[in-house]
Amino acid sequence: MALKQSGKADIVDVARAAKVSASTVSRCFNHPELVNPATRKKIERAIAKLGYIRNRAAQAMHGKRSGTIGLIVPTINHAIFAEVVQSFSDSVEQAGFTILMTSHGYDLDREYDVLRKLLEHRVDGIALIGLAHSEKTYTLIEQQEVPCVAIWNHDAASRVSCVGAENFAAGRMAAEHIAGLGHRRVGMIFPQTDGNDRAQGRLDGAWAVLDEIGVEVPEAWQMESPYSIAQAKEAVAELLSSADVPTALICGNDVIAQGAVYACLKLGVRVPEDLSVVGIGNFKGSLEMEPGLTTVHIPAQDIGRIAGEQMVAAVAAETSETVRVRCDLDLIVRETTRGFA
Amino acid sequence: MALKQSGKADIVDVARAAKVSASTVSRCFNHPELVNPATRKKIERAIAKLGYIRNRAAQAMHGKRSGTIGLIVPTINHAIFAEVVQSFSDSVEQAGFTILMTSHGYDLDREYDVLRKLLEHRVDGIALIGLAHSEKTYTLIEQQEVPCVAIWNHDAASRVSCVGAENFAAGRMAAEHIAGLGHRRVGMIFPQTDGNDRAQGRLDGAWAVLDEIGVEVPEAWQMESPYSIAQAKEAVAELLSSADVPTALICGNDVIAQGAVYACLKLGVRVPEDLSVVGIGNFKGSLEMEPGLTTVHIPAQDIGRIAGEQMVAAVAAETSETVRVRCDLDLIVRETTRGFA
DNA sequence: CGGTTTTATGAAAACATTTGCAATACTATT
DNA sequence: AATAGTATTGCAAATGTTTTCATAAAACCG
Repeated sequence: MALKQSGKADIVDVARAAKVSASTVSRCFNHPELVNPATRKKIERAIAKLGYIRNRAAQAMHGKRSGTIGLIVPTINHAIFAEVVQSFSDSVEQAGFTILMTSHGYDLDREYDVLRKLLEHRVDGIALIGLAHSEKTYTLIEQQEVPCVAIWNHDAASRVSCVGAENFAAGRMAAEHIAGLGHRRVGMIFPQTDGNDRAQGRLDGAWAVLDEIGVEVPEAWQMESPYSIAQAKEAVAELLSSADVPTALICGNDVIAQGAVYACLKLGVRVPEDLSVVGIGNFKGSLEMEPGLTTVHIPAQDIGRIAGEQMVAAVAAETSETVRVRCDLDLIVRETTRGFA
Repeated sequence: MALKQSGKADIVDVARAAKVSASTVSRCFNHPELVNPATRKKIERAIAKLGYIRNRAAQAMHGKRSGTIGLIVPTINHAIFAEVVQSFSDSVEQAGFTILMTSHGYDLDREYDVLRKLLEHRVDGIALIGLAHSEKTYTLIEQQEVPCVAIWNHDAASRVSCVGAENFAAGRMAAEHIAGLGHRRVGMIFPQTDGNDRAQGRLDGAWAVLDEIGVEVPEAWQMESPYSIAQAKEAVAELLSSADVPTALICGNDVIAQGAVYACLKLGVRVPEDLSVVGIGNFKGSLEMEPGLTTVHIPAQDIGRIAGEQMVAAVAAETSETVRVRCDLDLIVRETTRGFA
């Protein structure tokens, strides 16, 4: 009986090589204190020799944890998600979990499909971005009783646990800053709000402020732009080329704001002298750009980390109470806004 | 015998509910053409009613595919990886796989550990970034005979399949452009090259050109900066504040280049009149920034997609021949470089 | 209508592991 | 030295699914 060479060794091969039973090898991994140090050494040697790697799938069959956390994001290809995903993943990896990640490209039906897929893999928990999900998605999560945390938004009435900031408040903050500086001719440029509760919340928050103080925004100054510097730059350039131009611009996020500032640079519109620009997010790069972007800081790193901690706690606890953590926002005034007399 | 309500239904529960055997239910998933449409309907109804979700772990035990691809990245929190990861992941998801993703923070020992972990989960394939990995890592991959593709670098002598560009060539291209413009007073700013073969290759390529034409670079003009706009900005600002200043700057990547341009904007150094800046990567944002960044385009999206296709082909084929795909680079001249008389 | 194919289904073995229970060997106590 | 207790190990059952093989029912054909 020849030794198997390539990575096909299983637990009984190891057992044979170490001249013990499979149970003992198993115990060696899961309850090492129960096995004699001498035996353990033999087994470890056999494992190394055969290049044995235990099979998590077989463990998972015993109702044991799979050791994976499912993470569903709209896309990773955005600075902001990259940051939150990174800190979330660091946080859960520290507890020994691995991330199973999928993206759905802002399509809520696809979100449901990938969720099912993650559940097939018996993830120990599910993390989602935002709180806008289809009814099917929510029902499935509840029915499967899998620990779940929504990252990015806070809502006191959320259907699942959540860790994040209030987008409405973020929108308010940006608008209040602009209004407080005396601006009354205000433009807005936001991403599409369908299936994107983050953008929707921010937009509503901004409107709330403007309505309060009776500022009207002409149609032409209400712009929509995807999450893309290029497209935001283009949209804003068009606005700035028209005869009637606002004195301030509220942007749905920092990427759009960055595009707006570039449009100004290109057209020779001075920021902030001619146009004040405020973003939301405080992404990497917003600090360093010239001029430094005034923005509402969303603590992406904290959110990711806390969400991760919350996730492992929920998985460990087996209890399924809904936890909601609100992370604070900060207005960061840099060089792209200034008072309007 | 009460129906189980919550997600604990297994295949025999479904079988019972549909009054068939477990085998038939299984077939219904895996070889639907073999089961009578009427029976299939009954089964589907039972599945829906019980909220059954099949257990991938149990499937994986049968030597079947796990349906997951392991992806190991240094970090996702960088524009450039985000882009390549996104397109890789789209590409393999299209073929029905899910990504198991982990990061190691540029620590090759940790890379080995997470690789083991992915193998425990019986991933069907492994994707890595770059070709610089520890001996242990390579041995493990070979020994386990798991399909593997290295993303980002091309090397004709690579130990595993690879899809990417030649970083040496990228460095050459950037340097040739600068040299071709007549610059002889050249500074360089690159990331640390330990355990980062991408940066190393680019740096070597740039040096090759400079050596050929006999350009010497003073110590003070050879800078190191992490992948951070802020830190690059700072480093370059310091350089520009000294008495002796180069006329051109070769940057190891676009993020560093962006920091360099910002440093110039801040200090009133005109780009490109006073200083030419060239980057490598052509990240999102390099086109739109003002002035537009001259850079070497690395087709991240293509690389990710092709790597994904290569991965699923390798998993399907069972054959383990090493495939190497070289993706072409392009010099993109924008507004940050110009001739030096 | 009897034989032959085809189609549809079930029974049971197999997959790699964990774990409860039982058995054995060893140590301490009296 | 006998007893009780403890430390260590093995056996066998269990986990949820797939698959091979066998069987039964239906369809076809002359």
